[in-house]
Amino acid sequence: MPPTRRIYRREGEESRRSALITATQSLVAEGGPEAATVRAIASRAGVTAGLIRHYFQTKEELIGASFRALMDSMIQTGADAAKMVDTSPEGRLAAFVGSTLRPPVMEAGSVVLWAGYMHKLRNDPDLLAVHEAAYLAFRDTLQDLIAALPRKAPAAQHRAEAIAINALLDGLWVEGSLLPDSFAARELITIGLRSTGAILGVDLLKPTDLLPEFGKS
Amino acid sequence: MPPTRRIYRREGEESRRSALITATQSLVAEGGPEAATVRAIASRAGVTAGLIRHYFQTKEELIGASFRALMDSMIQTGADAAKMVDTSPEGRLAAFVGSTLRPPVMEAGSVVLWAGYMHKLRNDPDLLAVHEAAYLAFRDTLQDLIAALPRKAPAAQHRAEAIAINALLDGLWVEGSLLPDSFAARELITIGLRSTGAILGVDLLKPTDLLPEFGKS
DNA sequence: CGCTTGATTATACAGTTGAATAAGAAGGCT
DNA sequence: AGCCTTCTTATTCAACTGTATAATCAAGCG
Repeated sequence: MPPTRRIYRREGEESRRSALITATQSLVAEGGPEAATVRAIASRAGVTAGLIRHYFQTKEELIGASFRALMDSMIQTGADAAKMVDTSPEGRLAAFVGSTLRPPVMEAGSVVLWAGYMHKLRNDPDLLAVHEAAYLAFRDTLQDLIAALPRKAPAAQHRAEAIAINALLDGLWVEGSLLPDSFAARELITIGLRSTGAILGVDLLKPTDLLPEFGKS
Repeated sequence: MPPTRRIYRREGEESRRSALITATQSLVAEGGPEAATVRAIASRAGVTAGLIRHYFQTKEELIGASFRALMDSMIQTGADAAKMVDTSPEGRLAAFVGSTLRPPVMEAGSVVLWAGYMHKLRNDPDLLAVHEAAYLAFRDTLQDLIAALPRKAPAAQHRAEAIAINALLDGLWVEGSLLPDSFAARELITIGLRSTGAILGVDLLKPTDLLPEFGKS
C-alpha cells in the first residue's frame, strides 16, 4: 500500500514562523539549547523537520529569531507598565519595577531561556547587538521614569542611577526565578521598591498599595 | 608497521580530575554547553575520551563537578575580600563589592560559564542545591559585613538589605561582563559602591581610595 | 629483576544531529 | 478545467554524540 502521508494544512508564513519560534523557546526553556533540535522543534510546532529550512535558511537563523523575540517581549512588558498615564511619576516607576518582579517576566522559564542563548552572544555579533539594544532600551525606559520624578537631582546622575536600578532588577529577577521558594510572596517586590527608592532618594512604597492590580494584561 | 600508540604518563587522581574539570569549564565558557563534548574535553585535558569515564561515571557527573568548582571559586573570591582584618567595616564591605566587579570574577567567560549550567538546575536537584548553597553563602557573607557596620538599623532589616545588594552586584556583574565596552573603566565599581551605600545609608566611596589595591591575589 | 595492577589508549557501536534533496499536495491564476 | 508556483513531507547522508569494551602500557611492589 502507498505509505500514508501526513495530512496537513497550508498556513500563512507569519503563523508558521511564530509557531516555530514559540516551539524553539519552550524547548530551550525546558531543556536548554541542546534540547532544541530541529526535529524536536518541528514536532512541537506540529510540522516536519524539513519545513524549518523553508522558513529559516539555517538553524542558527531560527535561534537568532527566537532570541530576538524573547528580548522584544521582555522590554515590551516593562514599556507597557511605564506607559500608564493616569498615575504619578512614582506610581509609574513602581509599576515598572513590579512588572519585572512577577510573572510572566519572573519565571524560571524566562531566566533559563535567556541564559540558554547567552554563550551565543560571544561568537555572533548580530545577536550581541540585539542584546545590547534590548538592554539599552530597557535602561532608557528606566531613565525616562527617573527623569520624570519630582526631585532635585542633576540629570548627569540619571545614567548611573538607571544602570544601578537595572542591575538591581536583573539580579532580583534571576534569583527570584531560580529560587522561588527562598522568598516570601511579595518579598522581592517590596525589596525592589525599597531599594530603588533608596538609590533615588524617593519613597516608592507608599503609592503602590494598588500595585497587585498593575501590569495585569 | 604496527600502529604507533600514544605515549602517556600516569598522573595522580587529583591532577587528572582537576584537569578534566578545568577543560570542561573553559569549553563551556567559550562555546556553551554543546561545545563540551567528551572528545573535546579529553583533547583539551591532554587525554583520550575514554579516560573521562574512568574518573567520572558519566558525563553528567563531570558537568556537576565543574559547576561545583565554579561556584566554589566565585564565593571564595568574595570571602577572601571580606576577611581583611586591618580595615574598617566600611572598607571590608567596599573591598567585597569591588572584588565582584573586576576580573577575574567580572569576565565574559565567567558569566557565560555560569549561564551555561543554568538550565541543568531545573532538572537536577543536586545541582540546584549546589547553586542555592553558593547563593546563600555569598549572601551570608554580605549580611555579616552589613551587621558589622556602625549604624542604627534593626537586625531584621539585614536580610532584605543583603538580598538587595546581592541582586545589585549580580546584575552589575552580568551587564559588565557581557557589555564591557558600554561602561567606563571604574564606572561600575563606583556605581556599585554608591548604590550599596544608598541602600544601607552609609558612605562607601570615601574610604575606598585605595581600592585598586584590594583583592589582588 | 619480573609481575601484577590499574591508569590510559584505541576501537566499536547504536543513536542522534543538522542539512540536503526529491517527490507530492494545496491553492491561486487564467 | 488545467497549469504553475509555493508550501510541506519523506527520505537520505555524513558527521558527531555518549557509552561500552578490549587491548596495552606505565609504574610500583615483592
